[in-house]
Amino acid sequence: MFNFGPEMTKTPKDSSTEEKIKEAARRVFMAKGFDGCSSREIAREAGMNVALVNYYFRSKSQLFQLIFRSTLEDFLLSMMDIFESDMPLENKVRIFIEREYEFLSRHPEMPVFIMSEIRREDACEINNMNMVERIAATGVFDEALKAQEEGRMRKIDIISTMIIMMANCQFPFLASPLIKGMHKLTDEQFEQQLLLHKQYVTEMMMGYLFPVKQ
Amino acid sequence: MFNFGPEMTKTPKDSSTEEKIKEAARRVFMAKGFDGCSSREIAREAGMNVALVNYYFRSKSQLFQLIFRSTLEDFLLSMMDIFESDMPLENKVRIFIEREYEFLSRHPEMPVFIMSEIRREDACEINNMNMVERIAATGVFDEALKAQEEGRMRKIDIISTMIIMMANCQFPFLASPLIKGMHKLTDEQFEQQLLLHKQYVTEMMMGYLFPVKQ
DNA sequence: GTCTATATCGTGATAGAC
DNA sequence: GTCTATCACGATATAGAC
Repeated sequence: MFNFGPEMTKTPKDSSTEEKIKEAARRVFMAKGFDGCSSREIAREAGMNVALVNYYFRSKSQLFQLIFRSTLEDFLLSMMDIFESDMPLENKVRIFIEREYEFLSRHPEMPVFIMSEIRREDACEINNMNMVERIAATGVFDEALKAQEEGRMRKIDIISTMIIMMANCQFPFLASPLIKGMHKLTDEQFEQQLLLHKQYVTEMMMGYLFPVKQ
Repeated sequence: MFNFGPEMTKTPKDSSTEEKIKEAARRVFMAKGFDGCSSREIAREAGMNVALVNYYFRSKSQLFQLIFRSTLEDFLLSMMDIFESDMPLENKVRIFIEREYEFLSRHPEMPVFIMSEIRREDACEINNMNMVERIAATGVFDEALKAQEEGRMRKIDIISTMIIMMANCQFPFLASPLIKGMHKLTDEQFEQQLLLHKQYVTEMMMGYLFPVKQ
């Protein structure tokens, strides 16, 4: 047989029981929330049984913490990767919006999962993730400060700027059932509306953050 | 004794057992969601016992439907009342933002309650509430169309306009634990940030929706 | 590692006394 | 209307066979 290195003694990630349970848990937790599902349901979704869930993760709560933490990490990374490139700040913001819509279209349930489950005490690990510090490390905040000093960018504190950008990208996904219900939109109509909305908020935020001189 | 009219044969709303349970249910459902609490917990919060909850409301699910529906109604009314006055559209939008922040400061958990619980099948009654029709009946959409024809307002479809306004007002409340966690804000710091943010989004939305001529 | 069987508990809902 | 007692069920978690 082949001799794998020590890091390969575990079975490959995709096919292992542990990984199957983790992926099932991700789907089920994301769709129904911690309180809305049972360990048995996760086991069934993974094609396993309850005992295995607790064998690998000790408890439903610990499994949840694992999933929640990694989801928060994905969420953060989706926002960060664009900042590390070396294009002008204006382009970064524009492409941030583009990427964020693209990412959320692939994970439309993620924002509401995070916003509601973050209220659990299981999930108060945000404080240890150094999210802002890691974004700061990309240098994008410094760029913003510089752009503000140079008069290219409006003088707004970084927290407000982040809230504005997150709000206009994430809200349509957070509120999609409400929006569909209020306006009686089909799924296709809603997707069309999303595209339109992305254009408007891009125009609005770019115009506000980077006002043209008169 | 006094002779109350037939509509007064029921005990006064505030003190009746039925009303106490309803108010307790509102608090508990809002804080923990349908799946996150039990009938017994609601009964305890009301100073009653489980049997009474089911005596008055037949089931946890029916009680929830009642609460959810009335919450959605409050939520809608909070957005509507300002539109019925007869001030210029620009002022209506400006004051809408002001009122919305004020309302949500008093009910900060309402947006996340609605956005997450609306996904339940218990709660798919939005379609029967005619929310948009009722807002349309205030005439505010017609005003917007007129303002757009007169060139005072940017030409944006009404759905996108509503999403933009809701997003920038509601998101800070939806995401408050995330924002506090990311930036390590105390409650007081967060409230200060809210005030600041309200000013920015007012400026941003007013500038975008009602651009000044050159 | 994986299974079945089980212990223990809390849930929603109701029956029946008062 | 209000209570206690109870039923039937499903939950989490674990013990122990293989």
